[in-house]
Amino acid sequence: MALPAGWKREEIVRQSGLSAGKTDVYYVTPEGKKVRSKPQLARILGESFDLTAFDFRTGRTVYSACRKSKRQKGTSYDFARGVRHDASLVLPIRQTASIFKQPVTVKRNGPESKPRAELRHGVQDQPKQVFWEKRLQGLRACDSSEEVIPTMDLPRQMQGMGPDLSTENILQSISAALHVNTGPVVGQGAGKHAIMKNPGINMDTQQPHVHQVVVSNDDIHRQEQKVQIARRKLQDLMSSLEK
Amino acid sequence: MALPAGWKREEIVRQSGLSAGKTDVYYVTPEGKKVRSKPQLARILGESFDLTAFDFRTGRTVYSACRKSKRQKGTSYDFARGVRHDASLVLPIRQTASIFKQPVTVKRNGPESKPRAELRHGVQDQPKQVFWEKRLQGLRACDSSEEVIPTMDLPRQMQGMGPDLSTENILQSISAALHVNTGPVVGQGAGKHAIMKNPGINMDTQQPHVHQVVVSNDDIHRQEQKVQIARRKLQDLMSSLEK
DNA sequence: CGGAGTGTTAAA
DNA sequence: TTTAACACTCCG
Repeated sequence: MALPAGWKREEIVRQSGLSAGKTDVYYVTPEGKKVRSKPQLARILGESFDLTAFDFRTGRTVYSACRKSKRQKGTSYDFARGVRHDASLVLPIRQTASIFKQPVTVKRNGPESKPRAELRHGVQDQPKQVFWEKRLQGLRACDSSEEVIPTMDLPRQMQGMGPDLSTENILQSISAALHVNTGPVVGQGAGKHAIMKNPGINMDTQQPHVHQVVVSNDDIHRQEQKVQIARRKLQDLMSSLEK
Repeated sequence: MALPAGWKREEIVRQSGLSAGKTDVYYVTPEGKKVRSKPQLARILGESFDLTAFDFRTGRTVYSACRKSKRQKGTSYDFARGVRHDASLVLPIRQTASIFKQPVTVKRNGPESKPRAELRHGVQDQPKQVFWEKRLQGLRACDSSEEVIPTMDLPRQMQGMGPDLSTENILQSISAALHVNTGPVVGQGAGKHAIMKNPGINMDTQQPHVHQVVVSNDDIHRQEQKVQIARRKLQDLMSSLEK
């Protein structure tokens, strides 16, 4: 159960009437008040709780990208259906200062006209919000049963670079960089002081919001040993099962 | 008020609490007993009262054929929508003795086969329940505000023919005959004694459940005079309004 | 007057 | 057609 302490969830089956057999779900607050719908719950908890991912009926936190479907008439589930274009998952471009994604050149029919952007900069990178990864906040990975996969902790030497960064923010900026970058992901090169003074200038928007991490030979050796141990454990288990 | 004599209706407004401002309605029987709900009322009145159309809160008898709708977004109400197929309004065929609506002939591929019903009876009338109009009992006409239109009285010489016929039954059987019959509506020709002895045989199912009424010249004259008087009254009223 | 239990309805 | 959300009834 993912319910906060003191809360209770109840299921009541309707016994009679036109709606007999249906179940009503409600929650009981620590004070004993019954809560009978999600909007009511939101009203009680206030603005600071995000119930977007909370499924009132099941009482679980659910991150579903696809809609639930009750058809499934023999045919296997069509994953292409019902997938929403979620703005949070689109790599965002800069939202201020210009409505154009690229520098603009008036196109003429004369022979010597070429777009200036191409002339001046070679292949143009799309502009980026400096901290666009903040938009990923609140999104979680989940398995096929929609159970949220727990998040990771960061190693000590991994230090966030930028204002107001939680572990979640940092992990997400690393994941995003690994997913998006074509080159190596190495973290921020500039000093912490410079970045905190003016992130808009000194942040490297191609790199995640962590300071460059120096990986020593010792680090590599320790990690190798961890993997060795894990492998041995698995091997032992497998062979004990065979007997 | 459509309350039976001696009954009283009261409204109490709640003064405090979460439900302040709401009203509770109850009725007081001639004996002084308070009745607080429709089920309780039904228990007191017994089986012989049909409270389906009684609205406990308002104290009025309401026959709503269409559902109340709260939309009405600018567009005028679509009367074709929400009209239910009410079994009571369908002309019923005989419900017992046979599941077939028409006599049955096994169809063969040989050349000389013809359905026997056609051979024997010419165009077949659909069988009818003898007193199917009884199904109309309890249905009332109402105006657009769902106020029931009061029923009529019968002239003296109009006599019901059949067992246990109320004025309502008779009026409805006449209306139904006027609505359905292609020929003249004249009433039952058989004697009362014969019909009461065996309605299943002696009733004319094409005709309403009243004895044939002889309309004399006097009757016609009287009716003409009534119409004259009514017209004159209307004329007087109109001309007095013009001044 | 409260509240459990059902009805009702707009929206999915 | 189903259902989330809420309105309402009925009885303690």
